[in-house]
Amino acid sequence: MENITSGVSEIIVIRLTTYLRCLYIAKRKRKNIIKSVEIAKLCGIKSSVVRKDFTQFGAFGIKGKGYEIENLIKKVREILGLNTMKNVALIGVGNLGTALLKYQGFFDANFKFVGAFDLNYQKIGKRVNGIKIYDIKNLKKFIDKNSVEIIILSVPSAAVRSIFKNIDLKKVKGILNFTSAILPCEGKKIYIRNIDLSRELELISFCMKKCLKKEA
Amino acid sequence: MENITSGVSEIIVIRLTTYLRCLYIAKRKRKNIIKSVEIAKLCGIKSSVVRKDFTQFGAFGIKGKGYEIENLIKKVREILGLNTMKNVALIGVGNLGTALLKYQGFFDANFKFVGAFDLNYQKIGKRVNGIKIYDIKNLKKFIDKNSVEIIILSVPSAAVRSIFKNIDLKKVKGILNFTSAILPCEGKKIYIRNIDLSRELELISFCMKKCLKKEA
DNA sequence: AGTTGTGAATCTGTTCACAGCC
DNA sequence: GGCTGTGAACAGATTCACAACT
Repeated sequence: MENITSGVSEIIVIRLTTYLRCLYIAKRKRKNIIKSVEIAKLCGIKSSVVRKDFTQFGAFGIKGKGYEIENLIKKVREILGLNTMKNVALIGVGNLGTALLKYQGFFDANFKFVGAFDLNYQKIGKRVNGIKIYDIKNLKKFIDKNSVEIIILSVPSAAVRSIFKNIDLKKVKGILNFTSAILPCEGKKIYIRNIDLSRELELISFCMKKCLKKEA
Repeated sequence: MENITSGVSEIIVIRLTTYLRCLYIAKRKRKNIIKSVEIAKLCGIKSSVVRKDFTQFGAFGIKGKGYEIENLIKKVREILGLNTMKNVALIGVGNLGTALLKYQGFFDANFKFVGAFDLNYQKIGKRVNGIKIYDIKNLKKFIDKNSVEIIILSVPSAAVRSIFKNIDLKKVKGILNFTSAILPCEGKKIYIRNIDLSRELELISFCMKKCLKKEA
């Protein structure tokens, strides 16, 4: 389990997260075994891709039968690192930020909000879904004290630059960036995942016109 | 301009949307010309990729100088289809839905909300950011009458199945899906873009551990 | 009989290096 | 001189076909 994950490309991990959705669906239907063909159909890809992806991490299947769902879920969650708790801080408690604080999925993925931050004095001190909102001035100290590993950025893009002065980038390992800003983390060992609505809209605008080769 | 876009892979279009962000930034700095190396650095990729991507749609650059920013923005917006208005309906006016209705980016991309839908009677009839909330029962008729091309789904995943009975899939060309559900549009000529928070979290969980080969 | 796991072949995307042009 | 545009080489991902196994 040491370097089993090294050399795995992001594209495979993205698919793993999709497979996990399928497995949850299958489990809810009280199935015990699922075939690579079934997973593939649900995801809209070829079954050989599904099989090859899993073999990157070991041989989880039973030849002639398929994959034991409960076991496969366990394995995939292990691979994705979903069994260890991760401390998260949210920055920017607007509409989107509020929606995120209330989102159940964070709990399922073992993400724990330890605090939210904003610069609006009306909001500071209040709680959303039990999570306290702090003054953004205290962010740096907070990250240090509470071993925050992940930051979620849901502020206006224009605010990003000044916020980054307050982040101790040594402790933070991942950023989920909902702004359109390109984050100044070059060269740092931080994994950034950009979720840019504007870009998604532009993409859908183009792709509506033409049916493209691939699906994400 | 007819079949110039056919045969272009999604990955290139995704990068185009990133380039557009860079071009806006450069424009704000009152620059007139930008080099492929500069765009590449901002996006964290090789300059040859940038150049090759643009040549898929024509030769926009000036040899020995670079790309004229204003012109390139115009071209890229044209390619992405951002100059034509698209009618959008939002389904599910929760926290996320509300955030989306207020989001400025839709305006920039020429997306026009013509209506929002919910099943909560407390919400029906009210307005968010000027957009009226209708009873979800009237969705099908509404799509027909108002030539809705794009649907944005921000409902609980469990609600997806029943909603899909109310969508006239012949008219709809694109769906922006914020649920974890795998949408039942197989075989239809609809472009679906999934923005699944749960999956993003799982991905960040894995990638934090290991620095992967690629960035999205 | 039926499905996984996998090497080999194919396809797609990236990098390199430089000719062509301003 | 300097940057774009591009063919050729390379790397990576997907598909195919089937051997291995239950």
